[in-house]
Amino acid sequence: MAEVTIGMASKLTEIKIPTIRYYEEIGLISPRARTESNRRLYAETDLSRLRFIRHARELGFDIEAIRAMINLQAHPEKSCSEIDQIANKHLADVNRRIAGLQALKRELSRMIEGCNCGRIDECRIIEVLQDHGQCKNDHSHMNEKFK
Amino acid sequence: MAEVTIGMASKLTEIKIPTIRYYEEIGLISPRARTESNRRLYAETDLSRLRFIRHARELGFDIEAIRAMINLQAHPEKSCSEIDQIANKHLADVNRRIAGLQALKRELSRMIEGCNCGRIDECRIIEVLQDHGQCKNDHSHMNEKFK
DNA sequence: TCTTGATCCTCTAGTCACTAGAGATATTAG
DNA sequence: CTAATATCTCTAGTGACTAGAGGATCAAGA
Repeated sequence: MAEVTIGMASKLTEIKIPTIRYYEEIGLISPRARTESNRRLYAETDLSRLRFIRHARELGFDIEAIRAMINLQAHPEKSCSEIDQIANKHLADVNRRIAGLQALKRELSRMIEGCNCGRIDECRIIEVLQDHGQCKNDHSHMNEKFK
Repeated sequence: MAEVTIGMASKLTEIKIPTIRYYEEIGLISPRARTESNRRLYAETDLSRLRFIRHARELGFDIEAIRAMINLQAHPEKSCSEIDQIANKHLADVNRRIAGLQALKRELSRMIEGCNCGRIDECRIIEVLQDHGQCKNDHSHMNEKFK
């Protein structure tokens, strides 16, 4: 199969054109072949890497984790335990996020239940938000990831 | 109680100093009283609003939702159904995020289980990430919030 | 062959919700 | 009086893109 332009690569991988260029800029894909008129050309291996990046991003891996995995792929003879570690770390993170969101859901539900849609000056939602003491769940442990 | 400086306000509300200034910049808290030497002074009502903002942020409301709620608080005679609506919209969003993360968790788990930590060139994690076809869960519906 | 429209290029700036740092001034404790 | 701490404003950086300007190139139809 011949090489394709960025527009075609975008269609095939479902990654937007500026995003593909961005991935190149930050070094996730190595400098491309170009046409005489300086247009990027992508081969099947490039598309494959782009799909890898896209799927990993969809699964919530951050760019640095993806970069690490790509670097590891450059040494196929090594053990894949490092990749396994990255995936496990990410799974743990996902589990923490789920737990955080579920606590959040409970609190939101309780807050909404308490609201009988009267006047704002007797609104339970505002009350709860204003007075942290009314909050039964301690989510001070929550970090950015949960929010 | 007397008015306090930004450092004290920061301690009392557990919001970092630059963040308080940022909230002022974007108009979440109205222009402060200042000392003769131009230092910000916060009264109890200001602290109350800061706590409201902090708690709402912790619960994942975005700045615009918080701004809307603050504007509604300025009209305490109105019905609080709008606030209820904001909270319900947010709850629905939280539910979607939980569902997305749970799908993600299933996929990550399956991926990790399949990995027997051999050589990278036979790593199931990389395989799965490279070939979307192997993925049983369709998470194309997932938006940024889930990632 | 000319022209039109689609595609591509690079570069800069904007998004969100902060966070960090520079350099200057002011207050407080000893 | 001095030194340490707290505050001020302003600018720039974060992550992972997204949007737009302004210009070059390509493919297809007249």
